[in-house]
Amino acid sequence: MIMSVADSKLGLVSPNMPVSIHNPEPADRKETTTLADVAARARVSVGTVSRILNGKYKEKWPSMVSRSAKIRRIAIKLGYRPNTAARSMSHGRFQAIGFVTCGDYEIDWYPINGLSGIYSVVEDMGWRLLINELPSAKIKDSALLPQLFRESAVDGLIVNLLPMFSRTIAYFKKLRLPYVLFNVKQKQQCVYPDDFSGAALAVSWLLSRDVRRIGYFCRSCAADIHYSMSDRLAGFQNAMKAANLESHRYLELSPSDDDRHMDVLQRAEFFLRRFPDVQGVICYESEEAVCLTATAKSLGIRVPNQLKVMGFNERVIRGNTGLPIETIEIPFYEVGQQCVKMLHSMIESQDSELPSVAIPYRPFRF
Amino acid sequence: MIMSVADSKLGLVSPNMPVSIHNPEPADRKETTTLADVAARARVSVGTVSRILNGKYKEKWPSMVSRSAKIRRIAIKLGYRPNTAARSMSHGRFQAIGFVTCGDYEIDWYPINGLSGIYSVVEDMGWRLLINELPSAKIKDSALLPQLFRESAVDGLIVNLLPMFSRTIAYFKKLRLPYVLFNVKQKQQCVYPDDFSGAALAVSWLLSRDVRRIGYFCRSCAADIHYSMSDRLAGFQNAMKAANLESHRYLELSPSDDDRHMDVLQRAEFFLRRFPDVQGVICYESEEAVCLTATAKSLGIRVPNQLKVMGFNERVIRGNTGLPIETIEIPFYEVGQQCVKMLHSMIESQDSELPSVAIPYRPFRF
DNA sequence: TTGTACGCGTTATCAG
DNA sequence: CTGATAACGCGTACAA
Repeated sequence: MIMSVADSKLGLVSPNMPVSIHNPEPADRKETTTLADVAARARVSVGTVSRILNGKYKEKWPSMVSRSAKIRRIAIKLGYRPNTAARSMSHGRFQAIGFVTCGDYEIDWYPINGLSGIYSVVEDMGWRLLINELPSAKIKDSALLPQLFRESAVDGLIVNLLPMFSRTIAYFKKLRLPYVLFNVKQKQQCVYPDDFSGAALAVSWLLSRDVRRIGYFCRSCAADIHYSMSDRLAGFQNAMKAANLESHRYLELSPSDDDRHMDVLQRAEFFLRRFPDVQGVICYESEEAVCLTATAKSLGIRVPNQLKVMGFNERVIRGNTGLPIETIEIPFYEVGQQCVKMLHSMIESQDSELPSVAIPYRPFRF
Repeated sequence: MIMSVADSKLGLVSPNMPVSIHNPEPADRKETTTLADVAARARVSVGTVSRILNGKYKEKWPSMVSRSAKIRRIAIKLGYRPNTAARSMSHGRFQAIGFVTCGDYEIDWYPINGLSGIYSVVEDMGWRLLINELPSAKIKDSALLPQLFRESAVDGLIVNLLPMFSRTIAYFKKLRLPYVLFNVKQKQQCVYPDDFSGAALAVSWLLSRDVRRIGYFCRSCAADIHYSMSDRLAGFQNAMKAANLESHRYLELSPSDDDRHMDVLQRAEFFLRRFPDVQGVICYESEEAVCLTATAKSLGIRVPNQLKVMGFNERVIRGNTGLPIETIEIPFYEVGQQCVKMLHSMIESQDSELPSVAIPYRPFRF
């Protein structure tokens, strides 16, 4: 069997197949299957294959159906996978969005659940998700700008930056790129967990367990780093007042100089000695919950019998530590999903100013 | 001033500019600046602009230099950003890699530092980084495959999957896509932290502090989930023996049924009561370190004066908790960097089998 | 329904 | 050094 040059270019030559010396294999032999390869194999035009693979036919009569199936089979057999770049060119859109973080060491953070939620909707849309860092130091000099901002590669951005990076965020407006803020609470273009009612939910769970002397425990005191620091406390206080219960069992957010040097364990002991009658504690995060549980144990308080400990966290705490801590799971997954939905509608409608969305916490199993 | 149709298409019409009724603005007016726009503005050809912007000229004589500068200025003024998709088409490569995780809830995990290290090298290469989930349930049915695998969009993959996902990993070979395994210890195509010598490094730090009765504390016992579980213990034992010290101060990895029901705090107390003379403990992770510190405190042992606690972690523990715990920082950043380097060389050389690389821990400040 | 031919934006080649 | 022009792979309008 003699292969023609044309056949060879169409990828019909298997890697191990001997080739005539008169038809030397070019060094840059094609590795990927294209639409043309499938078309040649099926003896139809590229247009036909494209339309079939994209379901643009009505496929009314059976002969069309079977032939479509045959071509699809060929495409699979040849391992055809559409080239995303070519699609982007043709479609006029990248069908991709970028997730932007600051990338600064020891500062950068995002919940994996959140990224997963973002991904789930992006995937459903048939789009792609790029991840990107934009250190605050680099936005001043345009020569230093990261690839994503020097080139155009996405249709929109989901931005994971604390309010302290407002200068960076302001920069996006000049880019003319639609963007949504992740886990930030502001008037517009934000999606964030509704920590205020999340705390209320925790209170009502404790109430359902006949726990009435409830406290709130928070490690740190920098109130303006993230809105959740104040919202969780406020939500706790509000829910307690609504239930006609005392809401004073918490340490001040602005500590005295003495307090400032306490580590979490010392602070936990301080808390438990100051409110010895407390029956349930809502903790800002799992770290506080673990330390409080440990300290309670060292003071002879049994958890969860005498003291119920709850902690906000992006994952179930118990699974890792085996400790009897009730997790108040932050709905980051849904936050991520909503971010993409909002961003997508901004991209479609060219609308650049949308009201923010607070994502409710998932209901507890009471 | 009358704008011609040509001018309009070249983007010289500002959004607010009135347009003649004989030249109706098309609905899908161009928003992005292209090479042609810059070329028209500078009255040169697109080729010239492309070459200047890509630095393909030697720029020997001054007139060339100044004109290049002028064109660069125009490009900036017009907000020109090269279209990545077009570049990919032309270059024949996507200049992008994908980071793959399983995406399974409560199982999926990766260190943000690692992703950051990956990004840093990708950025230096001028490439892009896509993130992608491949749930094990979806690889069976090709119709369910995620976008990244249905289409071709990257030149290689960095895979973050535990050994338990070996079926998924096997699938990549069929894809003909180069891939590297992140944080997995196998013979080939892996990059992982050298936990064995990491533990030794921790031992030598304690020795430098005149701590000689050293123990190792680990929460969990599932030895085959991740290589670090056995390697850290083995590294500890080996280093102790090399220093002629006792290496028996640790709890068995395979616990009895009684032990199995202990949470971390109970296990920590068990450990400290069993080895009451221990002066320093190396913990598998920060969680153990926190719980051990709390338990020590409850038993009247002062940390770090009487007992030095160290813990492996991807970030400095002290920064978050304020606790006196010495972090053994896992070099995930460097692991990520090395992954990209290895992957890139695989892409360049078409070589599909490279020996694995163990990344050393960073030296301690003694 | 089918094939052809063009456009998408960029880079590379090849004459001037 | 410069300007035309041909790829790159895909979608699609248009003509058959």
